[in-house]
Amino acid sequence: MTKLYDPKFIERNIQEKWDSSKVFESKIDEREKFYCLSMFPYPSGKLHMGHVRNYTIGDVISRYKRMQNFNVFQPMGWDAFGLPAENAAIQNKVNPKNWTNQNIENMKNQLQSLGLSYDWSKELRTCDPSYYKWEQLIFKKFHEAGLVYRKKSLVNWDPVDKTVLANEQVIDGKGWRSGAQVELKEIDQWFIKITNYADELLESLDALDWPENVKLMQKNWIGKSNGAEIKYQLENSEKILTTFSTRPDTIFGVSFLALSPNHPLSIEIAENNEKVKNFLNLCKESKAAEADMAKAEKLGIDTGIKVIHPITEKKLPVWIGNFVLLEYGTGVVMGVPGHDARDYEFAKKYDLNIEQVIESENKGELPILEKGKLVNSNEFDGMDSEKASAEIIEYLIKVNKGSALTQFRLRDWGVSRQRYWGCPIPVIYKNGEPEMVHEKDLPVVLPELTEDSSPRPLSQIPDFVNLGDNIQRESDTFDTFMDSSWYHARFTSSDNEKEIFDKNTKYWLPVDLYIGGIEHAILHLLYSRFFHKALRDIGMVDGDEPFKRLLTQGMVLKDGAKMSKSKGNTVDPQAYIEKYGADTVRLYMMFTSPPEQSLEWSESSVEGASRFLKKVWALVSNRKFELFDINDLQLDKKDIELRRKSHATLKKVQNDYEIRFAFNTAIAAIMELLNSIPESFKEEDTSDSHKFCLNEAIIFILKMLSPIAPHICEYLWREYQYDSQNVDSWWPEYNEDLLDLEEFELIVQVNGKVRGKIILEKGVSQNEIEKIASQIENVSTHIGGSNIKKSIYVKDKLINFVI
RNA sequence: GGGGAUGUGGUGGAACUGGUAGACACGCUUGGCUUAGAACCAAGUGCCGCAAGGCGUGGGGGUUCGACUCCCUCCAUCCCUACCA
Repeated sequence: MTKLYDPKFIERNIQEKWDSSKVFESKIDEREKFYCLSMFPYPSGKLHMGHVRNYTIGDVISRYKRMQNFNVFQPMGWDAFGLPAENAAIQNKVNPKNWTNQNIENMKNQLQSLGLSYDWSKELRTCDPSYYKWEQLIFKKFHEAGLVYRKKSLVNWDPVDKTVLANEQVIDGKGWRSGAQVELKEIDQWFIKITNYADELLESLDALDWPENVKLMQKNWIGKSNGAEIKYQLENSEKILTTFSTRPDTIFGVSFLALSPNHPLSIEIAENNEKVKNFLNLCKESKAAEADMAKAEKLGIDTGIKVIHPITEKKLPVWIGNFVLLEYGTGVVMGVPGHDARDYEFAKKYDLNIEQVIESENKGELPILEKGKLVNSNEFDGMDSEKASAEIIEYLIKVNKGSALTQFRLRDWGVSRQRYWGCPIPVIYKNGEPEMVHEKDLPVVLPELTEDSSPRPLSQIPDFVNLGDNIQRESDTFDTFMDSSWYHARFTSSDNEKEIFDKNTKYWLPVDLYIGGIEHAILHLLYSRFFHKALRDIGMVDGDEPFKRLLTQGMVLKDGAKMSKSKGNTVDPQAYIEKYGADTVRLYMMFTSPPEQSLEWSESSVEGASRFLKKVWALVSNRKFELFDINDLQLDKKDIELRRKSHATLKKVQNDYEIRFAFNTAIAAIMELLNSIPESFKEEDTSDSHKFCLNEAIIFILKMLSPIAPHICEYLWREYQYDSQNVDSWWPEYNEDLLDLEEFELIVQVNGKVRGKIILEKGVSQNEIEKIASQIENVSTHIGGSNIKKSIYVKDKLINFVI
């Protein structure tokens, strides 16, 4: 009588053994290292399905690599600063620190119940002074390296709550709590010169083993474009407006200039012009997010001012447009309605001149966006766009009205946040002049809150800010992307209180495989890459890139939508772990979709995963390994077939784990192997050769499945008693010689459609194949009396008769 | 608005290099076991059709002996868009 599969008991039992033996703690040794990192979570309270998926993928690969004798480092920690803690603190009248720590405790328990093979001895949390002390030091070093500066920049301002709002806190232009109309407000903030690294961030993408779509997104985000800086002189004034354009070939089609509402000239004009002033006020009512700006109706106002075209010397009107960004280019665009969709729309709306200066073979109607031949452009007529651009730039240089310029879309990184729950920026102001806090005075520790007081921005905590006569502490905190831009490096030395990085950092970096959600494809990954390069240049880390290989997992969806609290479609992983066990949840997650794709949650499929583990249990439990010498055995056809299947499956699974990360097909292959074991092999009094082949299949199945369902495999491995090692201590080898088949199924097509199939020995000549295939009944009726024009033969696979 | 993906049975997905579309599962149907149910076992299951056969990978077009796969075009959904993480 077999015992029932009891995941709760097994998982507790096995996890206790892992804990007491500290098997997952890593130290430098002689083996090849493998640093496997999953994006650390924000401690929001409970693990969600996205986490479970992410961390299972990382764990499967870590366990597989460990079986391949790699020295694996897989740490876990907490991205613990951020907005949700402040919101929860205000809502529930709790301290953000206590709230966060409580969440971490809960989530850590959940992670442990999943049986993830983390080295918990290196756990870190970004809200600990022992972590952010070093972040403050990095900022200071970046400052010394000339990468830090101060600049005015726009924020969403809630005039009622008197706070700065994040984009997600602005709903339909109103503050989410106060409901007040949000305003754009300019304030002084700290910036880091990521643009100094724009070219390198772009160039070194090529060599990365990252998904092509992520590299492409980063490339487009950095947005290097070659163009020209073109100067327009104001009429009756010495003043000059400089524009940037990627299409200097269209310069004869310019019919207006458009200024950003935040451009100094716009503000100057507004001082004496009521209409312009009202327009600028209207622009302030929008939201800072780019997506909202782009969706908003394109509005403009004529300033009445004119500029002189640098070549034709025609007078052009200067407008202010709500769609012009001050941060990109020069904050002035030259409007070419004939050859730019947005300018066209704008010109139509305000009845501005539209001129054609480019001719295209494919399209007659304006706007023509593609490049072509110039028309209506004086001496440049007839040139193609490329040549004309070069010559026009040359002309502009000659007359001192412009030059060639390479521009990046990438902007410098504003790191100031006007909040409480973040890393304090280590700066002191003496008579308004900023000074970096001295290294020996770090960390600047976040002031404690009393239990019941709501968090306030640091600026409203006088004890923290006021240090004496005309001496004040900086009251902004860092963007939380700062915290997550270097944690991958600190993990290697997180137990070192004396140094930021040490010899372990040298050994473990770079991260060999980084796993996380596709939603981080641009910001987090770009900031981390920048940090790594900047840290390299100040001598703190080695290498050019932090993450050698990247795996971006898709979202976990329910009813086609991202699981989220606001949609009320979340599924709590804990309930499933308790009901079915961690192995089932892990198996389900890996089986349901390939990692890069989104995963649609389905309750009934979980049941299926559980069923499979029960089958594995039924096959192995209460069975003991028996030793045979293969030379004493006579293998029959079924034996050979099962051996072939076992070895072929091992080869496929290895490829799926290693190269493709296709865990779903690996599992399907293991299922197939299990299903293919004949019933007669499982009987107690079966032949020795059957027992031998069954034994091999069982060993392979437990080994192959153990990265995904480690508890049940470890437990069964111990019971089976093949050897006294743990199931994850070695990986079996397949025998290539066993894989070949003597026969194959020939597919016979007529005009590309399958009309017959026949089993043949391998290596038959094409002539013979043609003869045999054309005689198959259904094939010969389809050929009928027609001549075979030609036949295409794919060796040992397919023949196609074309008639 | 811009950038990046995705689209295959009732459902999740497979088809890795242009060569059998639907592996492996879920669900469903029928039968067995059972007092009954659950669980389990066996058979079947893309659609239309009694069958022969025809149709079929979001829609339309193209390249090819052959297209889920390559090209063009249109549609739908999702992610990112610099202060959510």
